[in-house]
Amino acid sequence: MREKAVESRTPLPLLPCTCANLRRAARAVTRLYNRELQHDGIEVTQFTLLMALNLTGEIPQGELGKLLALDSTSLTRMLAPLKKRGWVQAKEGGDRRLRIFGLTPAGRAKFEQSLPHWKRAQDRVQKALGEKTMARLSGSLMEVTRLSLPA
Amino acid sequence: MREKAVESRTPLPLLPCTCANLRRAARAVTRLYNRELQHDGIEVTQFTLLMALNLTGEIPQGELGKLLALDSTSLTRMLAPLKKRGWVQAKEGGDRRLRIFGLTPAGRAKFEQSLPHWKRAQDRVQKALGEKTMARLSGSLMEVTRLSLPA
DNA sequence: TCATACTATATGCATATACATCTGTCCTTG
DNA sequence: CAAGGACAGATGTATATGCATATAGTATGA
Repeated sequence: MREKAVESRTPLPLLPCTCANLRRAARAVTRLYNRELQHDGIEVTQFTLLMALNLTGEIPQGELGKLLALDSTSLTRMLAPLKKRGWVQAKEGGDRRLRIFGLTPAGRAKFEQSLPHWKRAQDRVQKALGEKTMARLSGSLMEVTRLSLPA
Repeated sequence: MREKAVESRTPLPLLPCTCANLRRAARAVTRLYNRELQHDGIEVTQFTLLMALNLTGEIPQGELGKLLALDSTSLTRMLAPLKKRGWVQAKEGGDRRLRIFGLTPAGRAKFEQSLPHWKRAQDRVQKALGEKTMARLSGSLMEVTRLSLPA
């Protein structure tokens, strides 16, 4: 018995709601990335935090929240396990209200260790969509994101 | 003191990870839609279920999950409050394993009542992005979604 | 410098979701 | 038709998030 030449899967209809399409895509793509990352014992959500901190360097919790369009109070809990695992640490600046987060050496190491697996997922998307479409998609995502941010 | 002519907000850097960009956009856009829908006492997640059922008519739970790229077992709980509110009902087909869901009249009414508020959010995105960009975005979202689905 | 308002984060509570596993059905084959 | 496996959905458990509210620290003006 050989492979069906034509994929029989239904064409997955577009929903009339942009929000629903976005959420659906986020769920599906999250699974794709997690399938790759699971070998590292980390999921894309936490990997994203490492990646963001690697990009920004030390940054206050609230700023990190703005960067990721994440409620800053949600970050309190999302960062906790990373702290416990020794991947990030918070230090105090002049303003004692601030939590200034940064990667530890162990965190940087973890990030670099997971990077190739993340890359496999990223490359797969890149290859399937093509560079031009990817660039446009990214641009549009940034645009809707900015547009949706609170005034 | 007059408005600043130029928005001072940082340009919200693009992240190097498509998954992170998608998730960030989904979070932000979800809030935009929820701000509109909150007057209806419904959130976009549940509204999406009503919309989907309105589109498909009666449909087994598993099929609905595929349509929304949602784990079918997650739907068990997401549909529960809608059942409790009398907006959807499950009936049994020939196969007693199946839960075949459909909108009740109350569910259809709720959907129609919320539609204008949903539309405000949808229009806002549409207007900001422009029709062409919207269409391309939707297409790309469908493509990444399909691409990410399990083999 | 105190009262007041504001800011950054923490906590309580709620929803959205995933995956592993259990249970009840159904189907396939000896 | 019984045994074994495939399927659909239910449940246990865990993470991701949001919003409302509580707290601690800062800034401001009388």
